[in-house]
Amino acid sequence: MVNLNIQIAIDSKFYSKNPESSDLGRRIVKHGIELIHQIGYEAFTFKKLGAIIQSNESSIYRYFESKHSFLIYLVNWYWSWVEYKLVFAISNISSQEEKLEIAVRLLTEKVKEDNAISFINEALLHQIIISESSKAYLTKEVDRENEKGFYTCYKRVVQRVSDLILELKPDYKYPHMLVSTIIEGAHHQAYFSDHLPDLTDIS
Amino acid sequence: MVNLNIQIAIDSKFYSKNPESSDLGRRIVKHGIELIHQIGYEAFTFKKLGAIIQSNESSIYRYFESKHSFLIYLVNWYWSWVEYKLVFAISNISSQEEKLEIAVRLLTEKVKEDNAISFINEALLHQIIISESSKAYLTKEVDRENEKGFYTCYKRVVQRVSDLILELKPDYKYPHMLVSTIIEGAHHQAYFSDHLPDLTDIS
DNA sequence: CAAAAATGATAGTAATACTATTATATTTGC
DNA sequence: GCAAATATAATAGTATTACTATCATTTTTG
Repeated sequence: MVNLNIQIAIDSKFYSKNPESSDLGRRIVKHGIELIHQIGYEAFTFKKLGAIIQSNESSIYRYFESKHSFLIYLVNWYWSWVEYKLVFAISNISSQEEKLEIAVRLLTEKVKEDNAISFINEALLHQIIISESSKAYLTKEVDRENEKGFYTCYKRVVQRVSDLILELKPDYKYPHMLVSTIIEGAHHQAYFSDHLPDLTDIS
Repeated sequence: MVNLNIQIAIDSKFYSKNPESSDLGRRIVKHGIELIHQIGYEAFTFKKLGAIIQSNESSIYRYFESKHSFLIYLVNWYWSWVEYKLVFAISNISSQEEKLEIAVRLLTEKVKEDNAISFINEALLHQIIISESSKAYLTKEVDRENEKGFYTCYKRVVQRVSDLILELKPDYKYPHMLVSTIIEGAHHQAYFSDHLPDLTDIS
């Protein structure tokens, strides 16, 4: 993909102070991604991140109200980015079949390094989505957070691809199920391939 | 399913002291399941469980070395139980197609109350498997724990159903992938149906 | 019934996930 | 160029977590 210097617009409900608005904010996101990727979500703390970026725990809390909201921010950033790529990739394609094929490929293929947004390493973020993103919704607060729109970006991508399916087959009854299964399935198989190979057949 | 008073044999690596061997042990498992179901894995602690069963945190630690190992125990108990049901359900069935159909149904249908093992509520445990079991392997310790055999019971079920597929279609290249996708997919869709209905089409 | 085993009570530890307060930089508007 | 506003840093503090260690008490059993 070409370096277009685009900006992914993130809804203000996903942060206390917009991390894209300052150098510190961008460093939090950039090194936050790297640190979660490195030590995992459970071991990740704002204190450790503060030490790495030579800033302070309390300063990070001014951008994100909790470790959980930081994850939510990353997940929504990721799905906004995927949505952008999706819309871009299928625009000007006339065949509906081809649009769907492009969409499915985009949702399932490995994310390669991409420098469109300098402070976010999309390849690392994709790895985080695979191994950590389900922790964003597998909590006792799902329903409340869903009401607050914490998962809208993911849902929007699923909706878009469902619409592509319905264009081809208007009476198909399970488009959302198919799309979410393709996405989650691709993530699982990628994870299994790396860590639990007996649960898959790819390597 | 009939009350056969069977015992699911759990490998000793999944506990420090066998919880099935004492009244306290069985209470830990029984109320542990109920408590995780109620407040979720993150909020669950041995201290809270101790208060409920009128026992002590330190006593629970004599059965399970950590909260994580307790989850691992439950997950393995669940898959051993599923394996037992599976073997039982397809024995004496001559048609390979029917065997596979029974297996797939067993892996995807809702678990109803079952009193085969008095101190474990399988319906609650199934709910826990759906919403908490991925936390057992989505950690930075997966590889080490996989080597120690922490996920063998799940893998064994996947293997058994893969074998059924291969009996029907010996050259099929993705049996494990298919089976793990069916299982994880069924779990996801059940969870989405309850909490994130926009990601599915069932209710 | 004594010894062994199981359980309970208590205390302690380092870390976590924050909040609150105050001090010090840095930016900005005039 | 400077004061006011804003952003960041430093420090301290809190309740809770996920344990470990020790010792006392109860229960089991040979």
